[in-house]
Amino acid sequence: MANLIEEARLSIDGIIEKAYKKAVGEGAVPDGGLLSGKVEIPKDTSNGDYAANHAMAGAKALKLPPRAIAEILVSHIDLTDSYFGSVEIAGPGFLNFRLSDKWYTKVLETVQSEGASYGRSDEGHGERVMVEFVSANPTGPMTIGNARGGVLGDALASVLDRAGYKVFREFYVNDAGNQVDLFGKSIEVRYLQLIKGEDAVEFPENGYHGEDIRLLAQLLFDRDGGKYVDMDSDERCKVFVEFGLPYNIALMKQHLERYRIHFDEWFLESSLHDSGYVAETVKLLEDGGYTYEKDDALWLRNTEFGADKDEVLRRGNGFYTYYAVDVAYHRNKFIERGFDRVIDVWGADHHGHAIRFAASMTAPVLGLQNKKLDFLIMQMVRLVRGNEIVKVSKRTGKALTLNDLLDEIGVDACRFFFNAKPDTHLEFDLDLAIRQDSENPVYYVQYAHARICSLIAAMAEEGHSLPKCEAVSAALLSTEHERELIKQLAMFTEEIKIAARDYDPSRINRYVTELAARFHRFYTSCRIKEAEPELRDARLILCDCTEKVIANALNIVGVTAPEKM
RNA sequence: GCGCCAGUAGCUCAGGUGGAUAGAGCAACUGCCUUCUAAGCAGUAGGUCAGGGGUUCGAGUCCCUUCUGGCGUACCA
Repeated sequence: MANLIEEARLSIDGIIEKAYKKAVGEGAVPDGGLLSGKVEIPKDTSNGDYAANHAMAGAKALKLPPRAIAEILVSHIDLTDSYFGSVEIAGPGFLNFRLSDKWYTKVLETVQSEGASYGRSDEGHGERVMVEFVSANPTGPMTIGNARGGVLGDALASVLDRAGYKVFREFYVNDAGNQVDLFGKSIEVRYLQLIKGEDAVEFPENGYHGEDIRLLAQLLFDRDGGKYVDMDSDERCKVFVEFGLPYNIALMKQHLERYRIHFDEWFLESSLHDSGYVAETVKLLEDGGYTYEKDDALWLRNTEFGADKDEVLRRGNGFYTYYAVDVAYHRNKFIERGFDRVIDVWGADHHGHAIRFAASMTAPVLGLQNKKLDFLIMQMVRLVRGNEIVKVSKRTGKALTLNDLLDEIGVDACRFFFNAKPDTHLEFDLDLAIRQDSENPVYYVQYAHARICSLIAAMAEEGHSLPKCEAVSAALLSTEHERELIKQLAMFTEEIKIAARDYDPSRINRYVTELAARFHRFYTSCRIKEAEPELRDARLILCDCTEKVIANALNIVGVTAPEKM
């Protein structure tokens, strides 16, 4: 559970404070109270491994130029037994610290001893978090947009898990409402067309035009023949929905498993209706005085909670709107199931809803005062073919499905590609899809992993099996490439922490790509086989540590770490 | 109109709580395999960080404003 990047950073404050107090005691510098500053990692390593700006920040309070303060501090600093080997003054007054062998050795020891759990921390203190994602309508196959949302939600959940949260993955199944009615109607028409001919029954303009609907109609016909032809339409649609939804849901499960996404729960919207929970929740809002009636409908005074408009909870016909159901559903997550925090991964086409909805959820009667509801809004995937933009829509049936995509470019490339920053539009070029094979940086990372595995295997065959880590000192790993690689290994825990805090799992992609790059550089410049035994052993340990961290990182993203390529 | 997200190299994108000379991949060009995997490495070239103001020791990053693009603003979900 060690985060050595953070430990080293935090220790600098103490080192400087000690030096400052000592200087004050000697009268070398006036007592200006607490000397605070920031410690950061410079982009350019020629400025040290850590840079502290305490001397600049304290210039005003001490009434001394930054560089003068810096010189006094440095002359009083004691680095004995610290993680640092040296400190020097640079630029306008930065104190630049350089890490010591002790620190580098500790990194390797930590990775070795923690192994597959290296990278974990306890930032979350076991807080219970639900991540709800994909939640695609079960009225048709999942699309390329779900490919993005799926990876994002799954990787976010993994990152939160590593950061010490107790994570629950949920898929919300919209198995009720207008979309489902339309779904039933669409199957009905295809079924009747099958029997009476294509022109005998007109297909509804707003129906689901996809081939999958025809398939469902065909399956029904194959099973039961024409026995539904004379049935009452409402009853017939009900039968068709009861056949079609489970079929689609099973298919979604299968495709998501293939995509390496596993949900802890598939939560049915209908269960909220059946149990009366929606009605109960709306009643709560009514009793709280947050509603009014207008045009036969029941409205929520959402503007009272800061939203830009009110919302209909119950229509004139007595049915509840999706809005009311959503409120009930989220109340259920927090109150009935006790999650401390809920994160919904939604597409940008829902962001307006997210803002208004978040406002509604602050209604005191819902009792969510100490709960946290967050949204991860991801921008749309723009599908292009060459220069042409391809419009996707589930209703018109023109969408490229998730499963087709996996056939074409494979799970690893797909997961890596779609784990991109949520708030940028993603362009996906169908013409490039196949070429993703050779272009996708996922292979660059996997190659590094495979290189290490086969190297270690080859060395073992020659009798040089992996040495005990305690017998190795990082002092031997003194070239720039080796040090840079070890520093990147140490960064992993910190990187996960930030990714969890910012809800940005794509950081792991960038992290592991950089790790692979540093390994490739190291591998090219540092020989292992022909090195002196002690150096060879130290480098073998470094390789092994790198292998473990690459595997851990890829595991978060849901990408395999092959042993050979 | 109002709201949310974005605008950084030819293309796709990085640039945590403001820091030192703005980075990577792809594409282009030049080198490196009789030696642990060349799916690799080293190098060259490529920029008015959309435009304009402001805040300060310091702004790609914060504030204001204009422009451009995507999305939203349903008794659909």
